[in-house]
Amino acid sequence: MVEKILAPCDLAQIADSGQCFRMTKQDDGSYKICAADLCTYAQMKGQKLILECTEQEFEDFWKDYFDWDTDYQKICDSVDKEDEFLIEAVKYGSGMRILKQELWEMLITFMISQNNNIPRIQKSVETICEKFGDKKTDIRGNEYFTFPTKPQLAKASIDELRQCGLGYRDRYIYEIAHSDFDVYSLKNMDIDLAEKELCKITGVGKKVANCVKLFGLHDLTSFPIDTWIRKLCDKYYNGSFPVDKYKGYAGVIQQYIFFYGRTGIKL
DNA sequence: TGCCAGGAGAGTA
DNA sequence: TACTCTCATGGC
Repeated sequence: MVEKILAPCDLAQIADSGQCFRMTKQDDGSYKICAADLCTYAQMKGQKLILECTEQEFEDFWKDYFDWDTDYQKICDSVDKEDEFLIEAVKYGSGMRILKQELWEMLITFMISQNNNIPRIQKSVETICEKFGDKKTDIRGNEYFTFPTKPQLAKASIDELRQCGLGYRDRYIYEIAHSDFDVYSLKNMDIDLAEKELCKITGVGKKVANCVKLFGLHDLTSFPIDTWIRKLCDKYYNGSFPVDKYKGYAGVIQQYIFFYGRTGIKL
C-alpha cells in the first residue's frame, strides 16, 4: 500500500472523463485501474492518493501514470477571468489530470472510439482484453486481463473482432494489427510528424490522432475536436476556442471543457 | 422508431 | 476543397 499527497486529483472525474476506459469503480468505493500490464486499486482520502501496490511499482510506473510532476492547480488558476464558461468548466472538473497511458492501447482504443459512445467503447475494450490479452492475478487475488499487444491482436480474425462489438471498425483494427506500423517510433518523432504518420493509418483521422497525441504521447498542446467540443465551441466561442491563450497545455483545458460539456450541463 | 455517440473513408461536384 | 452519404450497434 502506498499513500501520497496528490492535489488536485479526483478519481471519479478521471474515470468518467473519456480518456481511459479501464478504470472502474468498485463496491468498496475504490477504483480498479488496469494500465499497461499492471492493475491496482486506488482511492482518495482528502488529498491523499492511496494505491494498492508496492513502493517500487509506484515509483516505476504509477507515479508517472498520474502525471505527478505537472502542476494542475497552476493550470486551473491560469484560466481567463473573463471566460465565465471555462471558469465553470474548470471548477466542475478541477480534479482532472491527463493520465500517461500506454501508446498502443491508446491508438486501438481511440480507433474504436470513432462515432461511438463511452459505455460501448469500455465494453469493447474489456472484451478485447478478455479475448486476446494475458490473464493475470491482481493484488487482491482477482483475475484481470492485460491489453493485447500487437502480435496478440494479430491472431484475431475479423469475425472474432466483430464479436467484440467493434462494428464496422473491426477491419481498421485488423489492418493495423497486421501492418508493419511501429507505434513506438512516434515517441522519437517531432510531434507534427507523429500526427501525420498517425493520419496515414486507415481509421485514424485528425481527431483520433490528436487523442493519441494527448493521451498516449502526453502532448498537452494537442486539442482534439470531437462532436462535444465542436458543439460547445459553437455555443460559447463563436466556433473556435482560443487555444493560443493556453500555450503548452490546451489539451488539459480541452479535457475540462469536454468533461463539463458531456456530464455537467445540458446542451 | 429515430437519433446519437470522443469520426473517417469514399464518392461527387 | 467542400459537401454528402455510409459505415455497426447499443442506449435512450
